[in-house]
Amino acid sequence: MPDTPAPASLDARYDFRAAEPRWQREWDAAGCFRVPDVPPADARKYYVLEMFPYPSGKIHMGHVRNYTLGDVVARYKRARGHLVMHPMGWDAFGLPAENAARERGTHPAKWTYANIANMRAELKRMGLSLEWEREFATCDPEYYGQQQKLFLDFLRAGLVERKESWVNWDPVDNTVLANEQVIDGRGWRSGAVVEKKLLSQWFLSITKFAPDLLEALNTLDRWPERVKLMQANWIGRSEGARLKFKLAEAADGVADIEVFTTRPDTLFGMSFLAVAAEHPLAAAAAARNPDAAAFIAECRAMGTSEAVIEQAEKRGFDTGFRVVHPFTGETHPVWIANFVLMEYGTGALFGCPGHDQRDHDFASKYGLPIIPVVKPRDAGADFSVAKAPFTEDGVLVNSRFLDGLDVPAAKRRVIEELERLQQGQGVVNWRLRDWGVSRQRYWGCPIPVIHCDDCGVVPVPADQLPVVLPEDVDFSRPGNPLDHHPTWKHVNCPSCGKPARRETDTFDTFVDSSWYFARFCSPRAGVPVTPEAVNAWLPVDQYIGGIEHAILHLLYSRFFTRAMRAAGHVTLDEPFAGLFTQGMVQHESYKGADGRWLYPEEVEKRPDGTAIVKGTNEPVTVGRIESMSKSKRNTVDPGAIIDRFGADTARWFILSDNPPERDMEWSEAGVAGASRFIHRVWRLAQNLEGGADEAADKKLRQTTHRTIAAVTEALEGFAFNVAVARIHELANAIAEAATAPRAARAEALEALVRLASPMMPHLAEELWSTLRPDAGLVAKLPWLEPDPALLAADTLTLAVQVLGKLRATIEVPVDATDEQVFALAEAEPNVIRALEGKPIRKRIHVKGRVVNLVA
RNA sequence: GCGGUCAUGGCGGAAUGGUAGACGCGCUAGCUUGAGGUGCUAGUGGGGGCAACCCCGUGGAAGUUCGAAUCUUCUUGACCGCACCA
Repeated sequence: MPDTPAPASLDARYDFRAAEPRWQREWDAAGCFRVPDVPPADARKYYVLEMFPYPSGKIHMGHVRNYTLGDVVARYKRARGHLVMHPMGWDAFGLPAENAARERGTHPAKWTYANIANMRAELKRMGLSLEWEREFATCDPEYYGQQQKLFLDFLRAGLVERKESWVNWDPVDNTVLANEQVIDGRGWRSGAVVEKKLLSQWFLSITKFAPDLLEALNTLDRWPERVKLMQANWIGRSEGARLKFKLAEAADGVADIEVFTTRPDTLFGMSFLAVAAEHPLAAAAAARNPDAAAFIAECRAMGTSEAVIEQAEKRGFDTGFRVVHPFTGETHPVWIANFVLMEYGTGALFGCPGHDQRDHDFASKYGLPIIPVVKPRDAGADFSVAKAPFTEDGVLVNSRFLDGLDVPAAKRRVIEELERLQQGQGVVNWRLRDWGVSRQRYWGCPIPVIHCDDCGVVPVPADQLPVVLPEDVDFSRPGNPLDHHPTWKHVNCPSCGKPARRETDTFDTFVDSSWYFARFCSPRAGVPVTPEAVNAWLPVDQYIGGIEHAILHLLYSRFFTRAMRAAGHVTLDEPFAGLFTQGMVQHESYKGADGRWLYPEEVEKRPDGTAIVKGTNEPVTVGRIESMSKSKRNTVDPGAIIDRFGADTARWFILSDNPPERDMEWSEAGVAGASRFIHRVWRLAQNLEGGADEAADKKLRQTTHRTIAAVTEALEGFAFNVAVARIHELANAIAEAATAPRAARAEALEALVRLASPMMPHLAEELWSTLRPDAGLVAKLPWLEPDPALLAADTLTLAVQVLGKLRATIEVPVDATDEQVFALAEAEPNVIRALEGKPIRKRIHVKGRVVNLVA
C-alpha cells in the first residue's frame, strides 16, 4: 500500500463558511439558473415550483424542507438536459401585516418588505438554484394591478357576481371573519360573540366549473390520490331530485317549498319538512309568531362555524305551516330546524326518519311518526326502524307504485313520476359554493370597482389601473382603514362623472396565490400574462408544497386557470401537472420545572437520557415529538443551523431522514451525522491514491456504475432518502477500496460528487473544482449515465431455498442453464441436509433471484 | 358516521411476490487524537449453540402461492380528510 501523502493543509477540514458563499457567487455570475420568458422551440422545458412563502420575517424548517426538495428536482432536471424555470416570490398580503401595524405602529408595507429582505437573504444562503430575476411580491402594485385587470376580465366574461351572503360578523371589530377565525362562537381577536349577517359580497363563479373541476381530477395522474379525493369530496357532487311541496295555505306569498333529496325513493316515508333558519318560510313564520322569531335568532347567534354546528343538539320549532304530499295528498308539518343549512341544496328538506339518522334523531325528539318504506331483502318479522333508521339498499314497502322495487330502481321510478306530474325533476347537486372574495381589510388587493348611486357598480377604467392602496392609513380605529380613510374612496363615477365611492373591500389573499405561477412566466409584462410565455411554460411540471393547501389553494388555482382560459389569457385548464405534498418538520418539545416551554437550544441532554436547562440543574421534561410551532417553542432556526454546519449539511440531513411525503423529526444527532458525512467525503477526496488490485478495481467500478443507476432511479421516484443511502454506500466502497487503482477511486469519487450535487451543491462544486480544475461548474454538467458493461455481472448470487426457506447461497455464471443451477444448488451441504434425503418434487429457478426446491 | 392512509430492530427507514432489516441515528467494545459535539475498526432483531448452524420474527388471525413485509379476507390500533351535505 502506498504512503499517504501529506494533507494539503494542516487544517484538513472543509471550510464551508468560505466555500458556500463563493459557489453561490459563481452560479450567479455564470447565470446558471436563468431562462428566457419564451423558451426556444427545441427546448425541453421543465417548470419546478415550490409554494411561495408568506413573508412572516424568518424562514422556518418547513421552508427549508420545501425549497430543498424543489431544488433537488430543479438541479436534477437541469442536468437531465431540461430548460428549468425555478422562480421565487412572496405571498405578501394578509392580516399579520395589519396586526403588526396595530401592535407596533409599523406600516404594513414597511413591515412586509423588511421581512422579504430578510427572508430573501436567508433563502440565498441555502444555495437554491432559483432565478431571482423573476421575483415579485403580491403586494407590489405591478402585480396586484395586473390582478385587478384579470378581475375585470372575469367580470366581463360573466364569472363574477355580487350577491348577498351570510357571513360571520364581529360586531366589535366591525369586520367579517373567516370560519377559522371564529373560536367557540367568538371572534378570535375581540372575543365578541359572532353574529350571522347578510352582506353584499363579490363572488367568483367557481361553481360554473364544478363538473369540469371534478372530472378533470382524473387527468391529474401525477397528483397524490388523497389530494384528488379531498378535492372531489369538497366539490361534492350528489345525484338526487328537486321537488316542490305545496303549502296547505300560502303564507306571505310563499306558495310552495322546494327541497333537494338524494333519497327520493323514501318520499312515502316522509313525516315532516324542515327548513333552515334563514329560509324565507322561516321569516314568514317569525312575522306571525314571536317564539319562531326567538328560535331563529338563537340559531343565528350560533355562528356559521362548522365546529359549532357539529356540537349543537338537533333542535327545531314547529311553524304551524303544513305542506301537501305530492302523491298521497296528506299534510305534513313544517319545522324550522337548526341542522338544515341554507347554503346546501334549497335550504329545505323532507324528513324521512325511518331511513336517515338525523331525521330519526329529530323525529324521536319531537315525537314525529317514523314509517318504514325500505326493508332488507332478508328482513324478518321483527324488522323495525323505531330504534334506528335503515339506510342500506333493500325492497320498497308502504310506497304504492314503488313497492317491490330496489332503492336505485325506486329512485328512477319516482323521479319519472315527479317529472310527469311536473312536481319535480332529477338533478345533480354540488356542495361547492361560489367563492366569496370580499374582505374588509386594508392589506390586500383593492377590488377595482366604483359604486355610483345612478350607474350602480362601474368597473374602474383600464387607464385608471392599478387602484393603489393609500399609504396614509389609520389603524387606531377598529374596522377597515380603507373605509374610514378621509379621501381615498371618494371618486367621480367613470360613467356619469357624479361623485361616487370606491369599493373599500379588498380581495381574499387566496386570489393573489391563484395565478402567481402564471405571472412568473413573464413577471414584468404590462399584461397579466403574455400568451407565448405562459402557454409555453405552463403547466408547472412539478409543484411542491404542504398538504394544508390540498383543497383551497389548489382548487382556486385550478379554477383561476379555467377562468383565465375563458377570458382568453391562457390555452390550458390544469396549472399543475405534477404535485408533491411534503410532510411537516417536527421536533421534541421541552418544558421546564415550572411548566414553561423551552427552546431546544436552552436544553442540555445528559448521557442518562434525562435533560436539564443549560447552565443550571433544573430538570426538563421531554415532551412529544410534534410539528414545530412557535407556541411550543420546539423550533430550530435554519439560520443558526447554516451558521454552524453549513447549507449542505442542512439540506443533506433534511433529505436523508425519511421519505419526503412523511413528517420528519429534526434531531440534533441527525444533523451532526449529516455534517460528519460531508466532512468525510471531503477527506476521501484528499487522498485518492490507490494500488493495483485488479479485483478491487473491477468491484469498485461496478459499484460506481450501479450507484449511478440506483441514485438516478431514486431521484426519479422522489426517494431522496434512498438516493442518500446509495451515496453513503459508494463512499463506504471508496474507503474500502484502498487497493484499487487511483483511476477507479477517482472515477468513483467524481461520480459521488456529481450524484450528490443536486443535494449538496456547494461541496460538489468545491470537490469538482479540485478534481477537474478545467471542467467548469457541476451545475452545468449533464447527468451521468451508467456504463451498461459495468452494470452487467458475470456471476449472480442466488438464494437457494428448500420448501421456501433459505438454506444456502450459490454463485453461478450469468448464462448458467437451469440444469447447471439446480446441480449446484443440490450439491450444497446445507441443502442436502435440509432435504433429508426426500425426493425433489418440484424445482423453481427465477433467474438472478432464487432457486426453490420442493421436496 | 362516511372516505382514505399507514403499521417492519432501541429510533428514522430499505426491500412492492424471490436472501427481511440496505443506509443512517443510537448503543457496545477496542484503538486513535494537539479531546471543545474528532477519526478508525469490529459488533448490534429475539432465542439456542464453542462452532458449523438451527428455531422464531414485518400489529393480530386466516387464506392464495413453490415462495408473502408485499396479494386477498377478517381484525386491532394510529393518523389524515370530510361531515347535521338532505
